[in-house]
Amino acid sequence: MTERKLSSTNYRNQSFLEEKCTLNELLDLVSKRWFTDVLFCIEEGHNRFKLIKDELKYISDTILSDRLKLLEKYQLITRTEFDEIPPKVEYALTEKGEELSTLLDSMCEFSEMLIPQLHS
Amino acid sequence: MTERKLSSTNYRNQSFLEEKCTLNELLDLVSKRWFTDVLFCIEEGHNRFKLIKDELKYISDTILSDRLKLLEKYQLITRTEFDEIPPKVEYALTEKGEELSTLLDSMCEFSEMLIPQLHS
DNA sequence: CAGTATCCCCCACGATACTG
DNA sequence: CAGTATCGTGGGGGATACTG
Repeated sequence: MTERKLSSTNYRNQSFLEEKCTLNELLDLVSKRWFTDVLFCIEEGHNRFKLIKDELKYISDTILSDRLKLLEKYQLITRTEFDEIPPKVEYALTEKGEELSTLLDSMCEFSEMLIPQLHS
Repeated sequence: MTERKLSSTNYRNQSFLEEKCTLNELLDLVSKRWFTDVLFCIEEGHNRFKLIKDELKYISDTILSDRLKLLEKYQLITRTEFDEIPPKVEYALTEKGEELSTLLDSMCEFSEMLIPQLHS
């Protein structure tokens, strides 16, 4: 087993803190509920809190807020605050965000091949 | 937003059951603890229950058993039972399993670019 | 408009014990 | 060797109420 792949295991067990999580950390991130939806939503131009909330109509404020923070923390989106009343904030994908979106598209394609037959 | 991407959202909210989950179902799957580790472990030739358990030394029987079942259910691995005493079972990746492993390699590479700076 | 603060619930995970 | 059965808990997720 390669070191690269082992590292993710070690991280999760806090056995070898020097090693970075990377893959598992990324998977934990993108598998959080609504995470990919918010990402795709911003990619398609819904660039404000309310616009995203309306588009993903069942998402809660709490979760949307959290997911936006995470996306920003990992530098997948930028957050631009305008000094206006009422408040105005705009979100946009970064290059890394675009790259992740592309990767998720591949995953999506694969999943469409893998999953459907199980539900038939 | 494309239908393809929306469908995952709808699935999770059980709003439109006709639509398949696919992406989110796949992400839920691969983000389960130890899932990718077991997949990679089998890919690298550790093809029996005990071999995997020894390689991933902190995994519990319960979880390993569950992950193997899931991998088999999604036809990512095959399970071959030999009629011997003591029992002997061998696991091997399918083509779909290999394909998923390749996809995860891309994700891993991306994660190594994305994550490390956050922990420094 | 763009969020925070609280409280609550459920289930994935894990530890332990057991079996054909 | 290759698992299953059972039980306990921690944290992610969601509903609701509130704020600058």
